[in-house]
Amino acid sequence: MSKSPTQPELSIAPRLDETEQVFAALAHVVRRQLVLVLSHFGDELPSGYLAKRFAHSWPTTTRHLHVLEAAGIVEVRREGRSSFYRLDRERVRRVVGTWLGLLEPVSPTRKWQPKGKRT
Amino acid sequence: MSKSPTQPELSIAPRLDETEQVFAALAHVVRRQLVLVLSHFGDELPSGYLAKRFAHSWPTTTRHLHVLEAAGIVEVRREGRSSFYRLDRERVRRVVGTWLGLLEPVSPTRKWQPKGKRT
DNA sequence: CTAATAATTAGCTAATCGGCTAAGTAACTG
DNA sequence: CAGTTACTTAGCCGATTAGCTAATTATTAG
Repeated sequence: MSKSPTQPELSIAPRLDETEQVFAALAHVVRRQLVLVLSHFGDELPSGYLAKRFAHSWPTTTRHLHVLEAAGIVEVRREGRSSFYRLDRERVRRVVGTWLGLLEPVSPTRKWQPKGKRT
Repeated sequence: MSKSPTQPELSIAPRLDETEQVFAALAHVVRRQLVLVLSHFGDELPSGYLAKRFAHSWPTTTRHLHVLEAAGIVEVRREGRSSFYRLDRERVRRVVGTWLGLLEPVSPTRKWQPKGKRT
């Protein structure tokens, strides 16, 4: 269990469906924006606060928040009349970061070669 | 601000529409898969080679490749009857990586506070 | 020239997405 | 209690997506 607390746990490979949900969720500008707002303007924000920051209707924001929640990107805590949304920064970093890491050309693997020809 | 030359040019901020297109393109499993195949199995791959690796029809692959191309993630070079697709690894890294970087809690910014109450 | 190969384009369709308004629920306020 | 506030749910609808088959284009092979 010797993982440093400061470093994100990138070594735990995300499951395929995690990757699917996270990337799908981040495909929409509004959702990416929500993530950034949550990231910068507080650990926990009520949905009304978030909704007011967009031109579209509140229910539309609710919908987007649901998508983010289903993807595990945010969590909700309900208290009184309010719903407080919190970003799971770690999850985003882990899933997206890991995928990005797969892009690195690890070793010179099998290259495609034209059939027959080539010197 | 000394940037190492080996490090991808993350300092050039992607335009908003670049981010939009790249994230939208990466939202689909097949497209992410195409990117990874291109990343691992060769610098340049003909579309038939790629198409054969999927269960769906070739035109479907063509469509996905178009989306990736429109997002600037891949480039095509046509030669004879073939179309060779090449991955722009740098672009993916730059756009996705930069966005991921925005998640870092830079400084303790304005937090939301409940009106009135709370100790 | 004719046939085969490599790939794209065209066009259809079902499903999902993302917006909206209206209605509903639950908690607080006077 | 009635009214207001905070937010979600329901349900409609137009646009986009992603798949398919069939047709087309262009290059190479015989």
